[in-house]
Parts: sequence; structure tokens; C-alpha cells
Amino acid sequence: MEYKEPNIDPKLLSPYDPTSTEDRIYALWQESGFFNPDICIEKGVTAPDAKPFSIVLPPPNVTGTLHIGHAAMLVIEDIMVRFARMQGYRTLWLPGTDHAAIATQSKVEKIIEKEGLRKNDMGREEFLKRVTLFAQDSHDAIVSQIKKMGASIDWSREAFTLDEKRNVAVRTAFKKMYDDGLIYRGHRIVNWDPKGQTVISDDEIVYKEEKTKFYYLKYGPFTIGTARPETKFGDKYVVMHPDDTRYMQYKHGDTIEVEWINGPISATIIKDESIDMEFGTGVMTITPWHSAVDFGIAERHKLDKEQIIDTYGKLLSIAGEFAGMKIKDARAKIIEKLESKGLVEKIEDYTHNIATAERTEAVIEPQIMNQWFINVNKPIADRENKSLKELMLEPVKNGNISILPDRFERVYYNWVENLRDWCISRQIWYGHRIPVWYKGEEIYCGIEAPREEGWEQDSDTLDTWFSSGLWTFSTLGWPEKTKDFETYHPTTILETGYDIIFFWVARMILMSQYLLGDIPFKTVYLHGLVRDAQGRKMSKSLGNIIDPLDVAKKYGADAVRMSLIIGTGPGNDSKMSEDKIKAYKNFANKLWNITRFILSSTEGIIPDAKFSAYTDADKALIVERDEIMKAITKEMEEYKFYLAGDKIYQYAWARLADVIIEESKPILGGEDDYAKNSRAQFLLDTLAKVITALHPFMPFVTEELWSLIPRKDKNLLLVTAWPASHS
RNA sequence: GCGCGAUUAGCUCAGUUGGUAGAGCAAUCCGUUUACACCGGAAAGGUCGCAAGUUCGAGUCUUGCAUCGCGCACCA
Repeated sequence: MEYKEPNIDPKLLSPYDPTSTEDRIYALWQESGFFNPDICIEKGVTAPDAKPFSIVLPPPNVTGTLHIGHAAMLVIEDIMVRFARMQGYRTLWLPGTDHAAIATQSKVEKIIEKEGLRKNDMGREEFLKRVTLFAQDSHDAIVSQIKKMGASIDWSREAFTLDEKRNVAVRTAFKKMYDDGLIYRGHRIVNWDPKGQTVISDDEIVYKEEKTKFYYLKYGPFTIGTARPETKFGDKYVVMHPDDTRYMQYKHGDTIEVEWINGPISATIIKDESIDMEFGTGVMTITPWHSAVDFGIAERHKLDKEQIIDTYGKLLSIAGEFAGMKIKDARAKIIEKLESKGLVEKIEDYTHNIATAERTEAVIEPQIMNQWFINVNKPIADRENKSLKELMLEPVKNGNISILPDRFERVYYNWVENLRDWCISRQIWYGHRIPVWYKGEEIYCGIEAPREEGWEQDSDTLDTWFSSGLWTFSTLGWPEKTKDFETYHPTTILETGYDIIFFWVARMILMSQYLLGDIPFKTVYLHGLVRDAQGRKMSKSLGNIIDPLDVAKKYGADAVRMSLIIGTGPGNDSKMSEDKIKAYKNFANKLWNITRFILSSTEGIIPDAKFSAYTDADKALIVERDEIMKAITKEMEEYKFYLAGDKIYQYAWARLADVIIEESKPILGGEDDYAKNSRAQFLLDTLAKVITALHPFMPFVTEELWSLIPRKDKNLLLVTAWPASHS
């Protein structure tokens, strides 16, 4: 018998090779323009009146490269986007990056430090040039990584939180809030980072456990407790609870003379209900300049406030002989002196949590400073006199925004309800300059700088989350009334990590509700952290970091995508291992071989969508397959990608390959032409459907296979219709 | 302190209004001249954290407890 060369692409004869395929496929997609919804409509693959589906990419910080958590985010979003596009929606996924003010600036500071440079010697302009270069490099690396992962994102609309358009949005938003009296400048107690030399918000604080000493000191007739004797120099108020029977003989406002660190002082008795009678002796002295709680007491009773510690963490002249010393060094010396004066009653071991700065890890020193704040409690006239807090709560409470998993809704309420005014000014150089100018006593806030001479702009920049809060609409052209804004806002879904629900999700709701009177998105899908195989956080020090690019190179991006999605429900952390990736690399090859078998054993048969002469056995297989497709569609629509992905994997491998194909061998090699034709049509049809349903999960290998299977239309799989109807 | 989550096979996890426990990976045994060894087949592996309750029936619902993890707050 004469050997006949199979009439299939020779590519299929060797195992699937992702590395030689993926870049080529991505280029093909980009050339097609189909990532851009306008082009989809122009070329007729999306109906002109199709419903929009829009999502913004949570902009990665330009502080370096993407980690595996970013990869997971890209995969989840790309699955949503590809699924929506295949279902016929007018689908927009909008990319961008975040300037991440403090994070990026401190990164560059560290780099130039190694070169022996300091930012203050370079000057603001020179330093910012350097940061911009660094940001550009990071940006380029990030963009290429996003492409490697296969993200079907519309590059023609790319944005940056610090570019010119976003700057206009920021200034516009600031001005409106300023004019409405929501943004104000005032002397408040703030979180000062002595290392970063800037104020940070409450959310940028990380509490760390510290073992220290607790000192009981004699203060006139009282014993006071403190962990921070170095702040006690100026303490001239002694506070106790009004109901504390132990101190009934002292009346609010009484003064007593006490011998203190640097000599006698006159102390005033203050009665305040915030005092915990159970704690220590129930008596304390206060340091309003360096404690938020003490500040509150001082405000209530209109007490004097005095600064003890400067912005570098050194004691001021009020400390007398200790002036100029660092807190750490001063503490022991002060206790020594107090002991010599017989004022120390006892010292206990003490464990408490201290506030540190998220970025610099420095211990926060509360300070009273003149900073810019957003008032979250003030009623807003053109928002039915609701406050920002109320505007943030409303859409989640009434269901206009739903959060997945829904338990995070309660976390959100709890946070918003306890929210204090948001400190938005930062003493760093990299970021949006505050659009306020000063001339003597005059203040001017405007979108543009004042024309006249002699005005000087505020030197502070804005909290990076101020610009991120505008992201869902600043990226669509706001404040201009663009077509994009009208079409795609509010966005369909926001997909991000649960760790930034407060930083970002809440701020977007705030900004959108206030500036637009509308929600920024309808659904929030929160993903968890990607951990290592043992469930540990990935970190440099543990050496357990999995670089998405490395593993994508080794096993293919499709395999990495599958391993990031299977077993990962919303809100839960997931575990990642190379073994898991390897399993899905094998699956890509399995698909490859399934295709090879079906094509080579159905030679000469043209797939016919209208074919109906199926055998009863094949009819049953069709029913089974279509039910699975329907179930998968339902799970996709419920955002249960981990279930849908696994289901299609199971069907392709355990059912189609292991059972149906094996059973088909005798039929296809047999004499019964009726059964043969029927089975061949079934296999070709099922192959196409499986590949299509897998496309959101494994876009590269499926697109490649799509190009190899015989069919009439020549469209990319990217824009091919989803193989099951809406559930 | 307040709140949340997890606890199912060695590992990672499913288990959709309660109806006799599932998958992948790993490990074991068998199998290699036509789709695939990046494979196939077989067998093995669980008193579903513990205790009580509701029920004809609980991995699933209720309560309590334990362990692990997380978030928020923080007191001098």
C-alpha cells in the first residue's frame, strides 16, 4: 500500500512549542487591531449597537517589573475581556501605569545613593529628570511583560497617572473640591515619616510589634505611666477620668506644682472621659504635638500645644540639656536623670504596636503640621447635602456596586464609617504639584497658574491615590466630554487585589460619586495574593519568587495562565508552584495532539455547520458536550473562572481525548460510512468548540490551533463567537 | 479588643437550595510500531479540625471550642 502524506500542517507533527509561537501570535493580534473596540466595529466583528463592556487595568507602579501577582491580575482580567469580546460586547480594556509617587521616589533615591548622590544636592528639577528616566524604563519593561502574558488590551488608549491629560483631570478635581470647601489647609496632627521626610496618610501606616519598657513616673501627687519619657518635657496637663473616685479631690482646672525632669513646673488638672481608668494608674500627662489622642484632648479643652521633637526626630530646646539628641539616645539618659531625682517608681516590660511607614519602615512621629486635607464629613450642596462618607457608602449599600466576594462589603463599610479626613499633601517631589499658589497672604487655587507675577506654587505634591482615584474616568478623557467617556463609563467591572480596597477602590468611589454623581464601576472583583507552594508570601529574602517571565519562557504563557487561574476563587489567596505550571504545559501539548489526531483521521472531510445526519450515539455526545458548554458559560458569567477552566480542561482531556477519541478509532477506521461521517463531523465540530471555549484561558495555543483547522471564515479566534449562548 | 477567612486524600483545591465524598499533582503497579511518554490503563489513598444540636438524613444548616492566617483599632 502506498503511504500517503497526511494533509495537515507539518507544524502539528512535532510537539507544541510555545516559545516560537507566542510572540508571533501576539503580533498577529496587534496587527488585527481587534484589541480596540472601534476597529472591531469598523471591521464588522462587533455590532455597532453592541452593549459596552469596559474595564481599566489597575495601573502597575513604575517601580520596576511585574511580579506573579500582577500576572494573576492580568490573566483574570484578560479572561473576562476575551470572554466578553467573544460574546459580542463592545469590549474595552484600558491600560496604564501609576507614577506611585512615594514608592518611585524612594526607589530612585536608593539608586542615586549608591552613586554617592543625594536628591537635595541635585535639586528638584535634576532629580525629577532622573525619576522620569527610571519611570520610563520601568514602564517599558512592564508593557513588554503585559504583552508576554497575552493581555488583549487596547494599547491605543494607554494612560499614565502623571501624564499631561491626567494632570488636567487632577487639577480640575482639586479645584472643584477646593471651591466646594472639601479641600482645606490646616494645622492638624499628621503622620510624619522622619526618614521619608513627608507626611503619609493613615492607610500608609503599618503597625509593628515592639518590646519596650513601660515607666511609672512620679508626677507630683500622681503616678503616671508612659512608654515615651522623651516626650514628657512639656507635659503641663495631667488628665484623669471625671468619674475616677481615686482622684475626686482634684477638680478640673486646679493647678499644682510638681517637680519634673528639668525642674519645677505648674501642672493643670484636666478631666476627660476618654481616659481608661483601668489602664496604668488612670492618670496621664499629655503631649498634644506628638500624639493623636492627646491632640484630641487638647482640642476639646483648648490647651496649649508645644513641639518637643523636630522633623528629624531630634529633641528641641524645650528638652534643655537633652536638646539636639536623637529620641533613642535620649530615652535612657532621661530615665537616668529621673531616677537620680527619685521620680521613677517602677519599670515594667511592655509590648505594644508602633506605627511605621509602609515604604521607609521608619517609626512614625506624629506632628502638628500645616497640610492639605479632604473633609469627608462636610455636607455637599449639589449632592443632596450628603458627605463624601455618605457618597461612598450609598452605592454599595443600595447594590449599585457589588463587591465579590461579598464579605468585603462589610469590611468596606467598617473602613468608611471610621474614616477621618484624608491628608493629601506630601513633601516629596515626584507627583502632581498641588494647584495652589501663594503671594504674601493671598492664596489662589486654579486649574492654571495665575497670570500675574509674584505667585509661588505650593511645593508639595499630592498623595498618589488622589490621581488613582480618578482612574476610571480620567483615562476616558474626563474632564472633556468625550465619546469614550459617554460610552464606557461607569466601567463594567473593577478587578484588583483585596489589599488595596481602601487605598484605591474606596477612593475611586469617592471621586466618581463626588465629581460625576455616578458610580465608577458596577462590580468589584477582588483577587487574593499569590503565594508559594508552601503558602508563604513571595519575597526576595525568602528567595521563593516566581518570575512570571521566567516561567512563561520555560513552560509557555498559556501554562502559566492556567496555573494562576485554576483553584483560585475571588478573595482567596492562591498557591503557585512549578509543578502546577508543568501540568498545564502538558495540557497545551495534549490539545495539540488532539488536533493532530482529529485532523489526520478526518481527512477529506469538510466541517459542515449544517450537518445533521448524526448517529444516535453522536447525538448523545452532542447533548453532553453542549450541556458542558452551557455550564461553563454560566460559570464564566458568574466570574467562576476557576471552575469553568477546570471543567473545559476535564472535558478536553478526560472525556474527549481519553474516551471519545479512543472509541472513535474503530469507527473512523471502519466500513460504515454513515457512522464514519457522523463521528468525523462531531469531532471536528467539538474540536472547534473546545478550542474556542479555551481561548480566554489559553489564548496563544488556541489561536495557533485555530489557524490550523479547516474552516470557511478566516477570522482570528480572538473575535470568534463564544460557542454557547447566554445562560 | 472588634471583625473576617481557612481547616475535605501526602500536596493544592472542588463540592452550586442537606440525599452514600471528587479532580489535578505526587507516590505505587502495568503498558510503548501509528494522536500524544509533555502518554495510556489499573489500583491505592479521606471517622470532611473537635464537640453538641436541628433533621429520616449534615462536608453542607445552628451553637460552642481548637489551630492557623488576615484585616481594623490601639491606652498614655
